[in-house]
Amino acid sequence: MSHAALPDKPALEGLEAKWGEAWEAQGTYRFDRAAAEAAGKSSVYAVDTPPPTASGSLHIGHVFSYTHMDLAARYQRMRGKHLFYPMGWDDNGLPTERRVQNYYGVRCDPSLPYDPDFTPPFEGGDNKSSKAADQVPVSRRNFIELCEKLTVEDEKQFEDLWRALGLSVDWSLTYRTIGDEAQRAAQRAFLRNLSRGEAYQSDAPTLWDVTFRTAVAQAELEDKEMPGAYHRVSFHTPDGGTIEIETTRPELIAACVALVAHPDDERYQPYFGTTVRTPLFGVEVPVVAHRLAQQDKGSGIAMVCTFGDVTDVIWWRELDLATRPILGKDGRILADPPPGVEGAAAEVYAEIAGKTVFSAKARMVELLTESGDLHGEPRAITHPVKFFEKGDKPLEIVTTRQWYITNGARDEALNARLIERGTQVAFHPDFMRVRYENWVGGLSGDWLISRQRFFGVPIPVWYHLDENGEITGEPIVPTEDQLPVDPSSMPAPGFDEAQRGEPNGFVGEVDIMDTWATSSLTPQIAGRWEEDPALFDLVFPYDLRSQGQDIIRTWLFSTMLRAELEHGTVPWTNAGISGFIVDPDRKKMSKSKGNVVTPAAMLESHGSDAVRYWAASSRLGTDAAFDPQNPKQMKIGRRLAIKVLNAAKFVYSFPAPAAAEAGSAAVTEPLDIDMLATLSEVVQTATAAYDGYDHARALEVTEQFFWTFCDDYLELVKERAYGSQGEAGQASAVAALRLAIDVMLRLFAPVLPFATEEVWSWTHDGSVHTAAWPTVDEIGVDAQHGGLLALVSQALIGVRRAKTDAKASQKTPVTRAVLAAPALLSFAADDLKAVGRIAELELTEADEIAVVSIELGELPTS
RNA sequence: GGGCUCUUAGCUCAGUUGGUUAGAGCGCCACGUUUACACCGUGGAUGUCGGGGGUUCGAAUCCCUCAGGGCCCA
Repeated sequence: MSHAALPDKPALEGLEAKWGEAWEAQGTYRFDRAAAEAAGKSSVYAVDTPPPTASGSLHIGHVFSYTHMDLAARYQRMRGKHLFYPMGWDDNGLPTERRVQNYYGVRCDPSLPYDPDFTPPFEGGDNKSSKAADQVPVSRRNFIELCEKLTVEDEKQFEDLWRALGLSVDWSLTYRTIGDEAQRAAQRAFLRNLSRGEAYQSDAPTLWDVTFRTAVAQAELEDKEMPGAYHRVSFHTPDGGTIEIETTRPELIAACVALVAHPDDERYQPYFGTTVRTPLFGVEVPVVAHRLAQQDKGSGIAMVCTFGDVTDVIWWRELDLATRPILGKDGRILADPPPGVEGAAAEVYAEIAGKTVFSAKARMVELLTESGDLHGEPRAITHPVKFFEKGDKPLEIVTTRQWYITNGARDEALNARLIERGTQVAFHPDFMRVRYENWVGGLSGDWLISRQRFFGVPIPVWYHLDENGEITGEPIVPTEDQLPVDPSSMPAPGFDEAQRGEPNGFVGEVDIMDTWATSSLTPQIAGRWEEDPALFDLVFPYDLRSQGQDIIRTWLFSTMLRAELEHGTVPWTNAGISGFIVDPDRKKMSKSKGNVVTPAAMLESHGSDAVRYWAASSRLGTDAAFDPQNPKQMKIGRRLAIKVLNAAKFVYSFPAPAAAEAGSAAVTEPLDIDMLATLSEVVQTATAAYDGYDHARALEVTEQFFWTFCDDYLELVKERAYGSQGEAGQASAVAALRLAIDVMLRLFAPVLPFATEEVWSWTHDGSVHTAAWPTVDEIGVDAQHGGLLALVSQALIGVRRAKTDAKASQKTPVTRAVLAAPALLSFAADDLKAVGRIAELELTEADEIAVVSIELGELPTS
């Protein structure tokens, strides 16, 4: 044989590096496009891979979910599919900017010129070391260059980790969401949305993060419980009376445009249609009725401001109220008072102008106290406040001009289509579809995609300027063959750069797209949509989207949306949703706990197969407990991988008579046949399980068989395999053992790619990972004596127990034993005698196995 | 407040369309160094299937209800 010799002492150590290199060198996981094209789309299995946030750190949850994806991929590859399995990095967006700011101690100031010789103040800063005030301002281009540099470094580390984990991706198919191809795809998709009327610009109240100074989309919101206080404040009726409202935001009284109460609320019904004057400012505002006003909250009547929260926006829109904004994008009260705040009121307003929300509130409380409009002490409460999920300060609502993409929130037909598409995707587990449907059903506005940031895909439009230098007319768009474009550094088509900002010239859009506006196109990006139509047709729609449950509302939904808008189809036919990792106290694992073990250390100390086993033993959608101090499942996985090495080595160590080369045709002994028949059932079960994306079930059934194989079958036949019962019996045992190992290696291959490949290499030239998934036909036996293996196992346990009870070694010979057993057992009597060292075995027929009597002999002294 | 999900051995989890005595691994206890494996082997003990009610010849499984945990959305 040309294969590697059997090692004396097989070990897991070093297998990751050895086989990682071999797979790369041999192109084991390369997408064979020519073959795929020849065989047609149905021969392709395409995986839409989550591009991890390059600026984040990979944690154990990533390993969990990416392993689940890899299990499906490896199974399909062995089923003969051509795997299209790319990997991307999500490197654009706010997380990268924040990391770059901290790492290099810089911040972006787009007003500065580019400095080609710029070197950052330092490298390697962590999150705490860099305060905004200490950061060196740099030009947009310098800033982006640093982003580029750092993400490339980060991505290298990510790739190393994924390779160590044994992900079978085709590393020649890597993409970056900031790369030119991704930018082209994102801009092209946007332009098509625009031309179809699915993308539009609108002046609207927008959730705004004052720290990052950018607009934020609905999907990025997070409610946090925050302390607040109800302030009881008087509004004045024309007849000199007052209405008391309770508000947590007295600083917004200047922005008040109405009071609102529930239509059924008898206390306030007389006031509907009248007006009141605001305290301090004396602005006349209407008293209106709306069903969203909560009668049991505060005094049952609320002030509507432009804008204090999202309910204000609804009231403002539905009740057609005035607009009186007082809050700027920097989170401070605007310098100039809003419409209606005039004269003496403007002087009051000057007291809070320019202040932060916090200071303005304090000042307002003082002023209200002086005027007698504030009653009693503020009443402390805690209430949910909307935050940007990455932000540290509550979101404000400001009116800005932003870009949106329709998402079904205001379009019932589209909404219905999206729900319908959801039913065309097989979710694993199925109940995860509900999360998608809930999200689609609960959309409250179109998708805000513009961000006032720097490191991202530019929104590819320019604007005409009129003779006064004001923006006018329709946006200028590039042609698709000009993409990607950067309107902030490239002139608009048909213009010269010198005309930028000039009357009758142009300006470029400076906003970039939300990162999800690019990530929602991962199938199109990886499949080279419009750049390589033959490839795209071959892979799209994909077969599998694999991801965590936490990003159903963002990534999964937005990908469905883009595919529906652009292609009128689902982007993939299966969605595998992994659960998340909880610590031993069943709390969600978080970085802030400090005891997080990095995945690299985990792979290093337990071995990749062990870590994969841990992931594989959890079903999709099921949360997994993980205790870094005592990673039980990994230890078990490691033991299994070692056992696979040792068991295989043992099997291959038996001398093989020529007849054994005949494969299953040489298998003539009833016990051997029954073992293989049992294995056939395992193959059937495991195959069905993988077909249903139930890798945990496939692993469980394979593992259970493997241990029976090792503990019982292997022990039973080893004497015969050494040749103690003649050549035919030996050939039968050896052929059966080898066939079983061969099949089991392939069953285990997705979970334990390193150990199985190592063993496979001892007797094969190719990779186990491109070998054919085992089939019942290939095992090729008929179970004529069904249950024999199970029966002998049971008898063997009885004999072992007798020896254990006698505190004797299992080596102890048995001079005579009487077993009651079904007649079937006689077919394996010789093997049972051999393993039990039974000199004389008498069988009496019975329905149940029982050891009737046993006489132990003397252990030979050595 | 709404939706989803979970509750089975000390721990982590299986348990299919309801069907004999509810399983596995870990841990624990005892024994054993047998020519693959001490990162080992063999054997053993361990349950009010969250509580209550119902359907049924029969319920961990189906229905109702209560309690608790988790996630998502308000």
